[in-house]
Amino acid sequence: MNKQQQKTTLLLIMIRIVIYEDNDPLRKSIQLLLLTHTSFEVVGTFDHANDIVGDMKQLYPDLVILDIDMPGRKGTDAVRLVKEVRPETLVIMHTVFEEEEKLFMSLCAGANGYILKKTAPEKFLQYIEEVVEGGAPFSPGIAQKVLKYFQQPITDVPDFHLTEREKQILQLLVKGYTYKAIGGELNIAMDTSRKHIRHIYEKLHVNCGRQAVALALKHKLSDH
Amino acid sequence: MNKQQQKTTLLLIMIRIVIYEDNDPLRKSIQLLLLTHTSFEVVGTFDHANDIVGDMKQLYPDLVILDIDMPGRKGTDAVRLVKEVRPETLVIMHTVFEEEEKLFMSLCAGANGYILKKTAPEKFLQYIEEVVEGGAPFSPGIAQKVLKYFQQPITDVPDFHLTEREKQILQLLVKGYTYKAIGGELNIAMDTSRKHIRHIYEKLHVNCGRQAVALALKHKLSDH
DNA sequence: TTTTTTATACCCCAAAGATGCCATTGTACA
DNA sequence: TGTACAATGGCATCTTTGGGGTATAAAAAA
Repeated sequence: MNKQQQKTTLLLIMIRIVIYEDNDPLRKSIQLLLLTHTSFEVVGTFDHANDIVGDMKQLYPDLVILDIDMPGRKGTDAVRLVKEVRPETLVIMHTVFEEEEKLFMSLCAGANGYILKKTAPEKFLQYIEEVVEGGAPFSPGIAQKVLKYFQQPITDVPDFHLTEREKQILQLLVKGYTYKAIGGELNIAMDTSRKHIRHIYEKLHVNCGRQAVALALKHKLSDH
Repeated sequence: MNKQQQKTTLLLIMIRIVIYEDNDPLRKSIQLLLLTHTSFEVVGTFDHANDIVGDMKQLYPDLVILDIDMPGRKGTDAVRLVKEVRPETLVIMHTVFEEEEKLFMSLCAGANGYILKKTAPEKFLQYIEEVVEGGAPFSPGIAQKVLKYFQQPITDVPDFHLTEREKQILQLLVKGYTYKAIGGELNIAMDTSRKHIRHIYEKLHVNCGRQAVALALKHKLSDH
């Protein structure tokens, strides 16, 4: 048994864990690994998630370790179902692949952590502890992708050189104002609205209001 | 000296660290804590980040620990500057507060981790190791906020009962297609496009194309 | 100083859009 | 078997829009 760390931060009550993993040896390995921890109790293991709702209702675990690539029900759907049955249930995704799409689908579905299968056993236990303590453990490569998600917007901030007035009018266009209504709102003639809009279209390289609205929202040109 | 863990995963070369922290005793404590780790080398400590660009150029650290609430330059701006000088530099934000705004500003500016000051020393060292290994350590409360960010969108998904055909046409509207062009694209009469669009407007409760486009993008009705 | 940009305003006109009302076909559901 | 709805098409009408000009006053830049 590992003697690496004896956390005092963990709850004294047992953490009920259910494992979903279609690879038999791996599933048993995980189970054995978790048994080495005095606060963890594996209350169920499955090689598919086809009746995950029933499983949850019967076993009411505190934490679920979910292989994302299983035959039958998709892992990302499974998370959602677990969270619907009991939102407090912690769910850790477990996978070999670093696919961004599944990562973000899982996060949106309510996953609490995302761990790669290549993770070392002691690190794996550490991650489980972390999620129990309210954290959100991610394997390094995965964490990178999450960070990148936030840092992307920096790269593309095209400047269309719109004047303040033009931005203002673009905002009204987004709201569905007609040329006439824009004139009324800003106390200018309709022809002036038209003139401004013409300039906006030229600067955005579009030729109709719908494209302008789409571009405005895409690049957040109108702060709504 | 702590003997808790001797990771083999850490690089053998020294990690050059710079600390920004305006609280003198705390800054010294952090420095002492880092000294207990054989791979960490504190190459500079500052009580303000006013010349952080100069500091970076002179000390070229691998990792920066940045107090987010310092007098003078704001922590979120400081991250951006560090990343501009040398993007590979790892930056860990260090703060007492769990404010969401600063968290997301830091993430967008390029932070690699976000640690609360109430973190226990051994955990703190563990987090530093994690970021060096390519991870993204977050204190539990912070990690929650990041997860919540992804899980928010689930709450508001209004259903406008658009048919497949209508969604398809709405997508073309977003792209700026005219009624005629839509007809051409889908091999239907222009009057039929018109008819569908009329239904779309009714269902979305709008009365012009720009509003429809705005609503479509806002609720991601058209998967682009 | 002169030039450029910005905001304002007006004219014209053809094309596109919005909305009224109409009808036919096929499919799904009760 | 009838009702509801989706998808198709047509016609008429009036409004809105987009693009082409021209022009003026103020402000900003050269």
